[in-house]
Amino acid sequence: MSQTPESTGVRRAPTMADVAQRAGVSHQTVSRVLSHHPNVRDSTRAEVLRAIEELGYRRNSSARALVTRRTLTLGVVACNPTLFGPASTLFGLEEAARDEGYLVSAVTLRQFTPKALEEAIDHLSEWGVEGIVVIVPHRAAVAALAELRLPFPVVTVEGGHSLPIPGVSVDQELGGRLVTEHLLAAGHRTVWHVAGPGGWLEAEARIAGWQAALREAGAEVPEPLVGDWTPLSGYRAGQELAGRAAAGRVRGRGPEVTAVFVANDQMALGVTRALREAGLSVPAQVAVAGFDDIPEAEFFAPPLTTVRQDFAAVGQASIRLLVSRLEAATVQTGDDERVVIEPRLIVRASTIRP
Amino acid sequence: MSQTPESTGVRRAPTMADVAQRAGVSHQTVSRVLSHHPNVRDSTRAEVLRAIEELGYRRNSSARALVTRRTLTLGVVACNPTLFGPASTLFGLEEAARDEGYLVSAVTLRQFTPKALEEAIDHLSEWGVEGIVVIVPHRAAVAALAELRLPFPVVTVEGGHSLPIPGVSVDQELGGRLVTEHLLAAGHRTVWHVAGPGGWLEAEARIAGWQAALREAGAEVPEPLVGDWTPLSGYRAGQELAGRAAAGRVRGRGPEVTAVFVANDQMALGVTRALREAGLSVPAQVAVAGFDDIPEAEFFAPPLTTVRQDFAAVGQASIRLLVSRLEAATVQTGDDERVVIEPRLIVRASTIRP
DNA sequence: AGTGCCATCGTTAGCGTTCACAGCCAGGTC
DNA sequence: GACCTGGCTGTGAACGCTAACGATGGCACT
Repeated sequence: MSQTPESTGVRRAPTMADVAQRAGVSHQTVSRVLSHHPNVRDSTRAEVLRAIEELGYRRNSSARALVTRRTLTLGVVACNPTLFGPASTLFGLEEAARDEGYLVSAVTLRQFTPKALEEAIDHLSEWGVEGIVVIVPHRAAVAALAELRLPFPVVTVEGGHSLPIPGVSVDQELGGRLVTEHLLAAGHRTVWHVAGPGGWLEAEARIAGWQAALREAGAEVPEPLVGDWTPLSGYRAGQELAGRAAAGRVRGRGPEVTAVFVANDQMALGVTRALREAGLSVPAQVAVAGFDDIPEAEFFAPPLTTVRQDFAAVGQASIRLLVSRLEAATVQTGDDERVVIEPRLIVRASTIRP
Repeated sequence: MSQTPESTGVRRAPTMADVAQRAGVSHQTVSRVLSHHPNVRDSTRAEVLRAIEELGYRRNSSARALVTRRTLTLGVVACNPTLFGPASTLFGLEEAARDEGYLVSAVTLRQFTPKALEEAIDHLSEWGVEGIVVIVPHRAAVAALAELRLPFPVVTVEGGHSLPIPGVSVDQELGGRLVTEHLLAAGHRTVWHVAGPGGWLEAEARIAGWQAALREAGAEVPEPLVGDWTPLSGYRAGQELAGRAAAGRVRGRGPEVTAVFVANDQMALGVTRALREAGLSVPAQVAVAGFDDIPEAEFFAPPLTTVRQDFAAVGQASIRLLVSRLEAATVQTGDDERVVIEPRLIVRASTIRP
């Protein structure tokens, strides 16, 4: 054997021509075998496959991408990827993309600013992604996105439906409504709300659902408190609520606090803790409900009533949307632009009076 | 102007030649401008940049990769990316990679099997990654990895140090030791342990640290219970422990249960809940400690003593390791193969007797 | 004035693949 | 036997970029 790749110093990856030579065919035939073209005799196909095996040949993706003009790569821009929701979405999304034959590259934003978003997208398009999914549910993000006019399709997750950008989202408003109605049905006069930070579309939609449910029931609508999704901010809001609960209606600071709908489970944890510390028992004196149904929620003390979102489905749907846009090419269906997924209320002990 | 791209139907992305023509230079000069080559006159550089701007030109990454033989892409294989730890690592890793000028593509494993791991790696190498980080802290995963003999460098995260694969990890054994010593110092005769699932290196290292601390203190070493990282499995283990606590030493089922070291925070939540339900108060009757310091831990009831791992640092270190291996090329330093990061004990109410 | 150097720029040749096209040979039809 | 058809295979030309080298002209130094 004259093959002593070690001796040559630089061992170069085998190319299609190498395989062709070894199999005694042309490089084009090798290409045909690789792309499962039918018109190849079985015997030569076998020969080629053997050569591929022996050389450990792998198709060069760059060369392929160059000529086909397809990188088969999708980009994702995500914002708080350590949170359960975004992480789960990313997970489902990646799996779906892989099934469709795409690779996904993610860029994470430490904190959302229009500039950071643009840089992230820039970074991705520098590598030739064919499309991107943006999981930055911020009002300004979607607005910035609409401005950008990118040369590839974009799909948002929880990006709201006010702008003409295709996207998928959970019906957050319905979620807020479900929780609120559940609490009202349990006999509470009204329901307080600890909201997510301003500008976050999910936060706003949950507020809207909560308000709508209260109005429809003719209940008083208290001023919502505002957190930033973290347990700590929930804790602070909980302290505030505990103060009001103690004061009652006396000082005219809104209705009595007997039920709280918190915009996510982490903050609900903080709220519960603060209420407890203030001597208020949950759920006996104050009912607390969250949103997301993180794995821990079931084991909180007490187990947390919450709204479950099918994050995996969201991820899958976003990929379907993006891929359909990619494959369609010229054909602009333009109809399946919005996917809305229904959330589900999960009732647990935190809202059930003993 | 004869430029009517709309009229041609297919608007093709502008190429370097287009820019060159518009700027009145050769494509090579455009290339030089793009790669910040010094020997370009300022005036022509400006001209080229203007043409680039006007045409909205972007370098074709595939063509570039083809000729430079560098895709500037790194792959990651992760296992439970919805968990706080892996998600945080991924996050830090991506950021570090971006700073180094790389794009990272992640593939997630729903569940670890050697086959799934191999497929994931296959998928990545199909796209021409230059190296990969494997965040699958399973004994069999690292073993399978060592077998594979891949044509690009691999770095493990929490992959243990028994095999000759470079990797970075937190000193889990030290973590287990710190918790155990803390509990012993608080006056507990011994410490029980709820471990992670078998085969997981982190679980094993934490067991080792726990055992070592007990032995050194001359304390009895109970049989560890085994969970699977989920709150539910912790709950089950907690029920088991509660049963033993009630039985005391009577039935000879091991030492008294007054302190439990749980291998992660989620399971610790389940354990605490089960103990509470059984009428045992935490920490008055049983002290509970966890591992990871997830954001919720501080707000558990009671706030959880735990071990904080700097996941972001882990991610960064893994990228440094990988990139150094990539840039080094022929130079085999071979020394900086292992990075160990020290964890930190965070003491909270769950282990402090009132 | 001749020489050399250096900054600046253009020309050419690949990188490894797919696509379009053209050949070839067997088998069927008239 | 001439012709066509269709399965199978090879040849050449892109794809858009960078690397290597060559050409040019201005400047300083001999």
